[in-house]
Amino acid sequence: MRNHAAGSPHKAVTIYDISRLAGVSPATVSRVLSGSARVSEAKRKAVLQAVQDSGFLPNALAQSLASSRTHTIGFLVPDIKNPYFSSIYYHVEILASQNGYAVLLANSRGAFENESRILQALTGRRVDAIVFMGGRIDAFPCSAAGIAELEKFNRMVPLLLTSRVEGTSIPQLCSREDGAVLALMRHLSEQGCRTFAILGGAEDVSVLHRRRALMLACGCRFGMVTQPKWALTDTGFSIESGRQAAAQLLQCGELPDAVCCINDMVAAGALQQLRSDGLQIPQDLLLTGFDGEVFSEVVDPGITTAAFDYPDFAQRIFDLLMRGIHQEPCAPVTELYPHLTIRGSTRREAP
Amino acid sequence: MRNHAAGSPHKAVTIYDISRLAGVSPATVSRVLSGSARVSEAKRKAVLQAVQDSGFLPNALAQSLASSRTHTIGFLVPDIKNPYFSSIYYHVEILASQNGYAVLLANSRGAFENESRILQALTGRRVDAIVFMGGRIDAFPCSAAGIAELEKFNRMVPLLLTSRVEGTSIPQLCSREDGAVLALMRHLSEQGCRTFAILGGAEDVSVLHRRRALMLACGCRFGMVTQPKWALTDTGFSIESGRQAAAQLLQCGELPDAVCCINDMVAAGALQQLRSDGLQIPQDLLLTGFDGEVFSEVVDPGITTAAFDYPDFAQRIFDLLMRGIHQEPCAPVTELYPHLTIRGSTRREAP
DNA sequence: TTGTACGCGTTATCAA
DNA sequence: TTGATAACGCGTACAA
Repeated sequence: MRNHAAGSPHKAVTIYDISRLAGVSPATVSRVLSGSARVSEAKRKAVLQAVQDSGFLPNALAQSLASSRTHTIGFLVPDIKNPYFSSIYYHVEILASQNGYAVLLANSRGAFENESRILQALTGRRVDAIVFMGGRIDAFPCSAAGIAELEKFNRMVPLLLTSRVEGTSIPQLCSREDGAVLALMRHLSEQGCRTFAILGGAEDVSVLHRRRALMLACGCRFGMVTQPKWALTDTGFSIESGRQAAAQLLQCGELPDAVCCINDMVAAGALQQLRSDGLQIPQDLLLTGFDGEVFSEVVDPGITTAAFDYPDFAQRIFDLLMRGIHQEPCAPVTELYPHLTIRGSTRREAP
Repeated sequence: MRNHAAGSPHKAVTIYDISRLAGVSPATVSRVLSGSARVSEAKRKAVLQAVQDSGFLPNALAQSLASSRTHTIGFLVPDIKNPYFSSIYYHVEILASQNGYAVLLANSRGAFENESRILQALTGRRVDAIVFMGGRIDAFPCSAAGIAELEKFNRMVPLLLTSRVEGTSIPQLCSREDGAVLALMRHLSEQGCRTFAILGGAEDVSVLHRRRALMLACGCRFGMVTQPKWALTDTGFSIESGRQAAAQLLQCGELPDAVCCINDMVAAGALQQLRSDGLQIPQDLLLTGFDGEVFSEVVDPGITTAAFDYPDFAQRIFDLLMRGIHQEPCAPVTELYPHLTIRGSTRREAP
C-alpha cells in the first residue's frame, strides 16, 4: 500500500513555472518574492497570483546554494532528554523560528567521535552557525586536540561554545556562579548548617571542579566545613547517580548538616534515596541542587537551587549567533548569572 | 573584535579544486566520493589524497539540489521540554544520525499557525520526511481543514503522524491503550480501590476522551465507579495543571480511593499538591499517571503508570520514515502498546 | 522597470 | 574507465 503520494509525478513548481504563468521573466519572480527590487504593480500581482494558484514553495536548497546562506542553525547537545538542554533549546528554537531560521538538533551523548561526526554533518549542510554544548568543552582537563578541531570548524562556520574554554578565541557563553554559590552557602549557614557534603559530578568534567571550589571557598567563609568521606563527587550527573551517591553517603555513619548536589538531577535522585532511608528533608538534612531544572520544583520538598533564567539564556545565545552570522563584533566571553532560588529542601519550619 | 575567521577569504573547497589537485575530471571526483561507479585505483587514491590535503567537505546543498534528497528529516513537536517528546526525539535522532540523516526540530507550541509555518519551512528546505506530533492531530474534534492541509503537504513530502487520525491515508503511529488501562484498573481494584477520580487533560484533546473512556469502561468492569465532581478533566497536561486539579479535588469534601491522572506530569503535580495538604500516598489515596515519563520515577513515591518503550517507539518511527522516503509499502496505522509499570503510588504496604 | 545570462557545487547522462 | 556537458532551482550583475 502506497500512502505517500510522491509516487505520482508531482514535479515541484519552480520560478520558471511561475514566470510562465505570470508572463514575466524568472528574475522578476525572484524579485517579487525576495523584494530585492522594485517591480511594477501589475506584474507583481500577476506573480503573486501565479504563486497562489500553483502552491509554489521556493526551493531553499537552490536559494542557499545561490546566496550561500541556509538560514539554518546547528545545535549540538549531549542529551536533549536532559531538561537543562531541552529548556535552552526550546527557547532558542522559538527565537530562531520567529526569525526565519530552522535548527538542526543533534545528540552527541558526550562522545568525542560523535561530536566530530556531527560537526562535519552540520558544516557539510552549510548551517549558518553552530551552538556547541557539553562534551569536550566541559572536559577537565580540556583536550587541546578537541579545541583545535573546534577552531578548524570555526574557520568554516561561526561557532558558539556554552562553556568557558581557555586559550581560544571562539565566542563563549558561560555561567558565572560565584555570586549564586555565595548566596547559597550564606543561606545554608543561616539555616544553622555547619557541615556539608558535595554529591555528584565527575572528576573529568570541569563544572565539578568549578562548583566544588566555589562551595568549599564560600562555605569556609561562613565557617562551614566538609570532610573527605563526604565528597562523593565522581558518580555522574544523572538522577540515578544521585541515588547512588546518597546511598554511599548514608553508609558514612556520620552525616553532614547539608548535602550540596552538583545539579538538580543529582539532587532529585539523592532526595529520593535519602527519604527512602527514612531521612526527613529538610528536618534531618538540608539539600541543594543547581541549574534550576524542572526537577527542582516537581519533587517534594522543592529543591533549593541556583537557577538560570532560561529565556534570557536563550536570548543571549541567539544574539551571539546573529552576531556571528553577520560577522559583527562580539565579546569573546559573555557571562550569565544564575540566581539563588530557595525552596523547601533548605527551609526549616521551626528555626 | 572579530572572533569568527570567516572574515578572511577562506573560500570553500569544491570538487573542481579537488579535480585540479588530483589531475582528474570533476565527474571522477564525484564518482570516487559517492562510489557510484568504478574508478581506477590510481585516480581513486589521487582523489582521496587531494580530499585529505585540502580538507574538502562536500556541499550538501549542491548534492541535494542535484540528487533531490537532503538526508534531512523534519520533526515537529509542541514542546521539546516535555519529556515525552524529548525522549522520543532523542532516540529517533540517534538512529537518524547513525544512518546519515540530520534532523530539523521545531516547537509548534500546539498552535495551528505555528504548525503551518513550520511545515512550510521544512518542506521548503526539502526535508526527506516529516514527523508530526501533537497539536492539530490530537485535537478533538479533529479539524478537517487541519487534516486537509496535512494531506497537501503529504503530497510534497512523506508525513508520519504520531496519533490516530480518522479519514486520512497519511501513515500513522498510534498507541493502543486498552490493554494497559485494563491492567491498570485491575491493579487498582486489587489494591482495594472502589472509587476513582480522573485528573487532567483538556476536552478539546482526543487523548482525554480516549483514556477517560477506557478508564471508565475498565473501571466499571471491576466494579469501580467515579463521580461527576471527581472529573477534573479540563485543566491541562502540565505539572501546574496537576496541582490545580488536585487542589480542586480536595475541595470536594469526599475523596475517591484513587486518582487517575491523564499523564505523568499531571500526576507529579497532583502528588505534590496532595502531599502538601497532608495526604499520604498511597495510604490515603492511590495515584496513577500515564506515559512512563521520567517524572513518574523521580518523585516519591514513584508513580504507577502505563509506560511506553521509548527506544522501540523511536525505532518504529524511524522505520516508517525510511519506508516513506523509499516509497515502500507500509501499514496505514501502526500500533504501540504501553505496559503497566507499578510503583509506590499504588502499592499499599499492609493490605 | 525588465529580461538575459551566468554562477552556485553537485549529480547524472552521454559519448568516447 | 573517463571526461565533457547538461540539469538541479535560484540570485544577481549586466544590459536593455
